[in-house]
Amino acid sequence: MNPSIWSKGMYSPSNICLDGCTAEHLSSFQPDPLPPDSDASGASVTLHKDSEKINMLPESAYYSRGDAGSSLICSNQLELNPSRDAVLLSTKRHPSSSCGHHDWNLNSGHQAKRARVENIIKGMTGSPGMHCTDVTTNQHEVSDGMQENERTQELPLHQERSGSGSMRKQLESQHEHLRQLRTRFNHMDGITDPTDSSNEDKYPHWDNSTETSLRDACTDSFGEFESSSSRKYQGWKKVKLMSYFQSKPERIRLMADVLKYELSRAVSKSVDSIFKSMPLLQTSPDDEGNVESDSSLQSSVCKDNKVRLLCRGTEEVQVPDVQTEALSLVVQKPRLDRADKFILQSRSRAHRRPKSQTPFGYDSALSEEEPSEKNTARQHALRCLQDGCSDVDQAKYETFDTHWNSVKVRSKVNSRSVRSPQTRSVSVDPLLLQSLCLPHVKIESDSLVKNNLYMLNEGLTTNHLKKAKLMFFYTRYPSSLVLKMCFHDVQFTRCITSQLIKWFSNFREFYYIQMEKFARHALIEGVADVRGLTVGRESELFRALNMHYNKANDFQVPDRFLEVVEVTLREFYIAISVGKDRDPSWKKAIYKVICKLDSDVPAEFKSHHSG
DNA sequence: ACCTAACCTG
DNA sequence: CAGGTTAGGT
Repeated sequence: MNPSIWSKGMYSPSNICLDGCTAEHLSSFQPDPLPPDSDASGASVTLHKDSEKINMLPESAYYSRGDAGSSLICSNQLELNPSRDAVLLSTKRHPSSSCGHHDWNLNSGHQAKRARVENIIKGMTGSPGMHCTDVTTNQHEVSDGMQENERTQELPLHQERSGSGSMRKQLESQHEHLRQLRTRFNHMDGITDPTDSSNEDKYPHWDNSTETSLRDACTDSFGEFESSSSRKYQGWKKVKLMSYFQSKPERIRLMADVLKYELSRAVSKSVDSIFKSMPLLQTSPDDEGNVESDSSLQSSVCKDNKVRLLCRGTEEVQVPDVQTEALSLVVQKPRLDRADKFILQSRSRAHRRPKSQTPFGYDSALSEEEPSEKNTARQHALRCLQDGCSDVDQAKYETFDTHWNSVKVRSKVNSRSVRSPQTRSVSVDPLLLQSLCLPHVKIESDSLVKNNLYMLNEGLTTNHLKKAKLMFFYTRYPSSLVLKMCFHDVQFTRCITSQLIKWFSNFREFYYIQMEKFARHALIEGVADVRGLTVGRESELFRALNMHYNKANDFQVPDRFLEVVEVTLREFYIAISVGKDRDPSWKKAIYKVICKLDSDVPAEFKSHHSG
C-alpha cells in the first residue's frame, strides 16, 4: 500500500459527510442576521423584545399550566401590598372570583390571620390548588383593618400546633419585619403610575413593587408564571408591567433591590420557622442553633420542587449589597457529600495493600505497569482531590505508586476481587452484593451501597481489561467458553459475562470505526484497487489499533491480526466503493466475514501462570 | 423471555 | 468504556 495514504492529518472524522455539505448548506441553517439595532441601550430594548416574545407566544402557552404562579401572586400581593392598595382591593375586588377555601370564616380575625400566614407559605412554595385573587383580597380586607399591634400577635397555623414561645417570638419579629417592609414601600412608591388607574376598575390592584420583585425573581420561570393566571388578568398585568418598566427603570431597580432583600429575609424567616416547628423535617442535630441552620433549611426547601421557582429566582438576584441575604436561599450541597467522602476515603485506603496481594496470577505475567504513565503523581493528586485523600496519604503516595498504577481506573472497573481477603472498608457482605448483582447505577440514592458496589460488583480489574484487549488480536468474537477459559480467575456471573462481552463489543466498535474511516480515506485518496490496500506494522491504521489495544506496546501483535485488518479494510473499501453503505445494515455482511477470521487464543491466555 | 450485537450517547 | 436502547435470534 501507499504509506502516505495513512499518514496523520490526512483524515478527519466524518469528512465525507462534510465534503458533501457545502457552505451553502451550512449557511442555510444560520439564523437570520439580527437587524441593526441602533437603540441597543438600556432596558427598554430588552423589554421591548421581551414583550414581543411574549406576545408571539400562543395563548395556550400562557394558560396551560397549573396554579403555582397564581398562588405566588397571591402571597406576594397579600404580604407586600401597601395598605393604599389594599384599600382599593377591599372596594374594587372581583365579585365573581373564587378561591378554593370557601369555608374560611372571614369574620373571625384570628382565622384570617392564620390563613394569611398559611397563604404566605403556600404561595412561596407554589403549592397548586390555590385559585387566587379573591382570597387575597378578602384577607386584605380583614388584615388591613387591623391595628399594627394586632399584627404582631398573629400566629400561623403551624406555629399554633407547636405552641412554642420562642417560635411565637420569631413570628412576631417576622411580622414586625414585614410591617416595616410595607412602610418602606409606602414611602418609596409614593407616586402612582398613571397607567394604573385605567386598570384598577377592572382588576385588583397589583402593586408595582411587588410585580417588580416578581419579575426579577421569576424571570427564569416566566413562562410558568405567565401561564398561571386568568386571561384578562394576565393581559392587564403584561401591559402594566411593560409600561411601568419603560417609564421608570431606575426607580424600579432600586425598589426591586430593596424588595429582594426584604423578601429574601422574610421568606427565609418564614420558612425557617415553619420547618422548625416540624420535627420530622429538621436536619441533623449539629445544625440546630447553628448559623448553618438557615442554609440547611433553605437547602431542604429548595430541593422541594414546589419552591423551585422561589429558589431559582433568588439565585439570580444580582445585587451586590444584598447578595448575602439572597445566598441564604441558594441550594447548597446536601450533606450526603460528607458520607460520600468518607466512603471514598475508605476505598482509597482499601486499595493500599502490598503488591504481593494482587489478586490474579495473570497480573504479573502479562501486564507490566505501563511506562507511558509518567504523570501518575499528578493523576493521583487529582484523584485524591476527588476521593478525599488526606495529606498523609499524599505523603505516602510514592510507596503505593506502583500499586496505584495497577488500580487506578477511569471508571468502574474494580480494583480488587470480591474474594480478596483484604476487603476492609466493607459494611455489606460482598458476596451478598455480588449475588444480588445489582447495577450500581440504579441505586445512586444510597451512596453507601453505591460505593460498596463500586468496589465489589465485579471481579474484573484493569489487568483483565488489558488482557481482553490483547485477546482481541486473536479473537474479535470470543465465545463464552473462551472467555471462561481465559478469565478463569474470576467468578463468572451473569454480570461478569456481560461485562466481558461488552468489552469485546466495545473493542469491535472501535475496530470497525477505524476500518470504515480508513477505507473512506483510501477512496478519497484515489486508491483504485483493493490490492493497493495493505496493512503493515508501519501503517497508520495499525498504529491506531495498536495504540488502542496494546497501548504499552509490550505485546507482539500476531501477523494474523494484520491480515484480518487488511481483509476488513478491503471489505469496507469494496462495500463503500460500490455504494453498499447506503443500506442501513450494510456492515452486517462485513461482520459476518470478519467473525470467521477469529483465531485460537494462545495457551498463555488460558493458563494460570504467574510469571 | 432471554441473550447478544450493534448502535448511540456521554 | 459504560449505560441505554433497539433489533434479531433462540
